[in-house]
Amino acid sequence: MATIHDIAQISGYSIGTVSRVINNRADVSEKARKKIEAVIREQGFQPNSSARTLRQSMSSEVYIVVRGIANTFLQSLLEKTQIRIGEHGESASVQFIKEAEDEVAVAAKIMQGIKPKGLVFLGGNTNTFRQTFSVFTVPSVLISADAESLGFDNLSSFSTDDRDAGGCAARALVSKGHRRIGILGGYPGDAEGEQSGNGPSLRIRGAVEELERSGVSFDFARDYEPCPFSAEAGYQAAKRLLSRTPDLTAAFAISDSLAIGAMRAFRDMGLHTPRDISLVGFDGIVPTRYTIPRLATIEQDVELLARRGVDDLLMRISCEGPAVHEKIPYRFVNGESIAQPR
Amino acid sequence: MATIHDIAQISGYSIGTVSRVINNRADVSEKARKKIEAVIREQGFQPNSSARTLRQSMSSEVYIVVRGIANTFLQSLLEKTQIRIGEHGESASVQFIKEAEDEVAVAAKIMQGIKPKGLVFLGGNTNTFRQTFSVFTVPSVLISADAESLGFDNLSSFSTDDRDAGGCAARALVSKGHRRIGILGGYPGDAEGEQSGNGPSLRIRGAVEELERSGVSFDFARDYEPCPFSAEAGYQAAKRLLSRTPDLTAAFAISDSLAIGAMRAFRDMGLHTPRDISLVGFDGIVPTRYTIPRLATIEQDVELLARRGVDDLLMRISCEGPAVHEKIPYRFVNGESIAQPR
DNA sequence: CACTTGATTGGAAACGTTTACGATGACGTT
DNA sequence: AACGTCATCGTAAACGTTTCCAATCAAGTG
Repeated sequence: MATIHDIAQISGYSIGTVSRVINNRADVSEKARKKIEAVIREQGFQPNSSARTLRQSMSSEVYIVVRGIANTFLQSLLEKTQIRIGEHGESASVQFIKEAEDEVAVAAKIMQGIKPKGLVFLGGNTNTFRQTFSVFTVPSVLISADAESLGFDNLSSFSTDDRDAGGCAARALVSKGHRRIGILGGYPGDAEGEQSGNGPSLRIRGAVEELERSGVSFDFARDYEPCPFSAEAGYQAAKRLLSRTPDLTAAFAISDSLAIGAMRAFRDMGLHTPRDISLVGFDGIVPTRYTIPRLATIEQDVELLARRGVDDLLMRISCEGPAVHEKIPYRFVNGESIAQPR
Repeated sequence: MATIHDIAQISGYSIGTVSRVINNRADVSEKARKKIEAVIREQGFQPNSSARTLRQSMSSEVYIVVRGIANTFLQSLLEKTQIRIGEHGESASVQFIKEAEDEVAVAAKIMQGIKPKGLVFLGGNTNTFRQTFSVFTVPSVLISADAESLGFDNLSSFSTDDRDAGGCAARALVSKGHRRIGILGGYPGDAEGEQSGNGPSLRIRGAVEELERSGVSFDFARDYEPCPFSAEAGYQAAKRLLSRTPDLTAAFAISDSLAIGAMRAFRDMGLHTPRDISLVGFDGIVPTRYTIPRLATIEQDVELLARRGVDDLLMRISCEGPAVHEKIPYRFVNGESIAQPR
């Protein structure tokens, strides 16, 4: 593997000049640039990123931290994020971390050692995030959760207006005439109305508020079933919910994965969607468009979330601007999973 | 951020000794170790990974290269791979790359700069892989494709016996009495019987061979529709296939994503699965367990693939053993998507 | 012509580690 | 008492860059 030293020797210039060519600075003669570039190409020279990072005490890479590796929505968000970073001509490495709190601390440690030039966080629980984020000093962005209340001035955030969107989901069911509506998913604390900025919690809050506005009664103890974010969890939770409260005519699953599991659970209990029970999901993940029946859902604009997030981050890396917090529009996508109650 | 220098100063030992403690070598007194470890904890010292990598001209990390970011099966494989690496107490970074050939070359460049201590490749087309892999010198493993024919002695591989499994899928349909069977997915070259070690291609070959053995006629021009690996592609391909060859009574989709798209396409054409057309998928991804009807599929043992792959890699990193090539068992999982032809 | 200016370049220090090597002292052996 | 062995530790070089500073030279200016 050729080093900058070899390139200097072969081209007849000093390593300083070669370095200037690599980082294409202005103070290099056209002649030297041409010559050195030729040698670099010919030798297949690739600057050693560790030496660079060490010297500048800052990596030239952005790191993406994904909290919840098996989450389909985050996977899709990650895809778009990677693509957008690529469009800027940058590259990014990815670190997946589990939901557990200590995992977050571990990731924080790693990041301190790596010294990325910027950080993208995808997903995660706002509460635990608050405590661990403080160790970071590089420009960062949190996508798909609102970080405004956290008050870090190097952390932007871009998210769907979950509260509003939760209301929209509820409205989709209420407007069809449903008065007995269940809610599936979320953290255990959500039933107690714990103050948290988490997207999922806000979805629930928004939905419940909409139900109240519409005069539909909702009782957490009876009509609500919290569970983690997976199809299997949705399956189990739906069974629990419906055996406890069999008179429900509709349900709002706060993520599509849950909805997919729930729909299957309904069927296994002999209920057909939407004939016997209506269902609306949240996220707009791809599989949603191919379920039978097609799932109605709140579609987050994953592409725009990723684009705004990445653009903001890279801008702040180069220009030192202030952090911003922005809501990205969502869209209700009707499917075949909502009908009038029988 | 404290450096090894600071730790040395504070603890009253030299940086050499501190370094020895960090890398827990034997030639350090118990007293020194205790003292230095205390200071490290107290200062929250985190060794600079770039300096380490630079000095040892080798990163302490394993890199995972995933070829095809939106592929659900690979996402699941990635999840298990990450988990297994974590179980070994190691950590890994992930690089996603697009399918295009030049992307692979780009990734190769990056990896040369980063100097990982090991490389895990997930997915990818064996043919283009052959040409770009040669630049790598570190121990590597290819999971979910067979690299035996490539003949690199630093590259192990662990994969499902796709040819056998393809036969199994075909048998599941034939044994129910189907004689008009279509195949969905794969690379355009597959119809010409191009010699390639790709898993998907082998699945098709195995299925066709099984059909021939059973005396079922199969004509690539009529009964086969290649397409990329996504639900949308499966949806489109299924429509093309069935409008061209409406007398099919069953189909084998060489990945579950394709099958999910295909099932929806059938429905949109007025066909019910399995009443009007049977379907079998491949991979055993999670959503498959929640479709309505539940999809019959060939389930790859993702967990074992990941485990064997990671274990082999880490073993070879520390012990310098020979590369191995191993087939991991698969399992036919029956669902509700196969019935007798009408 | 002496001097300033600007463009271009080379030299060397620095980034934070690891590690080969040598030094020190304690201890046992002859 | 002289010596060898062993455990422990400090010193300094090295890894491959970037960047500050100084040096050189050409060209313009008074």
